[in-house]
Amino acid sequence: MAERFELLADLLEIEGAESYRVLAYRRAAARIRETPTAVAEMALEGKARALPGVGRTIEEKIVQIVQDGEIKALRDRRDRIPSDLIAFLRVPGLGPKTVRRIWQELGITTVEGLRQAAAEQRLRVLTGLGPKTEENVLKALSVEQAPPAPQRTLLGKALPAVRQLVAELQDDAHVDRISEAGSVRRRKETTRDVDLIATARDPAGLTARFVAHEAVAEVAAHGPTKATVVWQNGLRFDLRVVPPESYGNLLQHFTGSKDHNLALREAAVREGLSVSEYGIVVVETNEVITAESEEDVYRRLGYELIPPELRENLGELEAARRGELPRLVDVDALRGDLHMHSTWSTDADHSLEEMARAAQARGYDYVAVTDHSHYLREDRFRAQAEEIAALNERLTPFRILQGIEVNIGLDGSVDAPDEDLAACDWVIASLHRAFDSSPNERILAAMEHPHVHCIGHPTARKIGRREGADLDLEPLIAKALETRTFLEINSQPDRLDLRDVHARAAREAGLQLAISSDSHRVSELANVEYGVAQARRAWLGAGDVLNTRPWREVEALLGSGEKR
DNA sequence: GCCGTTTTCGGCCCGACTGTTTTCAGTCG
Repeated sequence: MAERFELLADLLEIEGAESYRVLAYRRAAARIRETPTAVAEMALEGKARALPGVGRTIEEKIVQIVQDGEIKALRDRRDRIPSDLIAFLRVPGLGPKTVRRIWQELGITTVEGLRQAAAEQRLRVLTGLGPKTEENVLKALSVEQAPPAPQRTLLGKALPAVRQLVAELQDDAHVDRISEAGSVRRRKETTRDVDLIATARDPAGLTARFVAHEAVAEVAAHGPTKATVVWQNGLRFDLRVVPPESYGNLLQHFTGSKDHNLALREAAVREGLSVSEYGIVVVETNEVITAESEEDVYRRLGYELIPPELRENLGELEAARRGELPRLVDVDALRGDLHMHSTWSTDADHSLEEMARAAQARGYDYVAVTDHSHYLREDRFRAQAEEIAALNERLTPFRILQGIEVNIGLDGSVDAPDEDLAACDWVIASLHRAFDSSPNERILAAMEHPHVHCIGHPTARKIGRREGADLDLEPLIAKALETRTFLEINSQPDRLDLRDVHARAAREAGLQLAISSDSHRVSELANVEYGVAQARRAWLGAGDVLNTRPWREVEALLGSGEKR
């Protein structure tokens, strides 16, 4: 649905529609994408317009999608406008106005036609287009045909990279203060480019130093206060520099998100204030208020400080206005890890003892070792139990819980004997195959199992590689509450499953979640940082996270009787 | 197209960089 509205926005833009109408469709698309409940059902009941950015017209168009399979306005325009024009928009530097002129004035309607026109220097006959534009078109279209479109970068790769670059530039003589910003600072699961901001006495000197970094493969833009580079490893970095007194304004501006800032500024305009990265201007008096910290920016605009992870215009501004933001969970609050593997699973690198000692060194009180069921057949299950018992005697008061990760079969059954499951402290059931075959029903059945405590990586997605199961979260959350089963936020950088909006829906329903590393080696225990980030984006406080509790309390939550 | 502690009409965030042009429109974030 969101994709259709985005396509409609693109086509309207090429047609030359008024920009705010286009913006309205884009906002609606974003809202639909971030709404965890079924928007189609809401629209049929006439309730979709309760969503911010969805009004009467867009609600009607949602109903058209449900009832007719397509939006009439979209079908009409698809007939009129050549489909390749959408691809033109993806060429850097070509926007809707230029694409429209290339189409209407030069009669070009295909990607190949565009490439040829650029090669034959026919684009420059249009005023405003010149040799450089033709060069950009040729470059974009030849690149596009070789490797696939540039992938978004996982947080697990972008965050360490930006931290290292910040540390490097921190020591540079030009730099006053420097920080990560943008979607990495908001800890989004993937990023398109990595943003940095800095203050400096000599901004031009700093951007020059930035584009001259040894790892830079390409300089995409370079001005005195702003530069964009592409590194040899494919990462795109953006640096923006302002004077020291505006550090708070700049950090706030460049952390985003765009939607958050848009809403923040619209609200400010209504109060006679104009907000930019340089400061807050009182329109009436032209007084400029600069802020050295983000907290000052938010306070001056009437909000409490909003943690970066919440800045998506999904209710945080209203909550901050009322002083009702949640106190978000942080990594230090975790008392244990409820999903990890040892060399009892052949896809893992470290022994039970190595994993346990590493967890203890992180300050945990307990871990559940949850090796895969197919590696613990027959007497291997008992042998592992003996090893755990022996280790527990030596490591006390640290505790290794005996766990297992079982597969959810096609019929919703799990693949380990009941007597083994009954002997476990903690049982995770996960989908590992056939994600398209009734995933909802299979998970619901697994939750009904008397010995299953948690559903691991519920959708089984792999970011950038596999969509994962198309789950209907509402009944799953309801069943989880009913059966005292928990859901996991899996911290592997390419899983982060449940994702933010789903985890938020679970929290709002009153369900606690486990933040687990799913480590297969010692180094991966630290991945819980990414799971915690996802939890923070989902508005979770420490109380919403199962493994912030001592094991004794977790155990009590598993219910009396059959789930024990 | 959406929305309302100035409005049911008339607004709608703000600034940097590029490529082109002689002062700016378009694009981008």
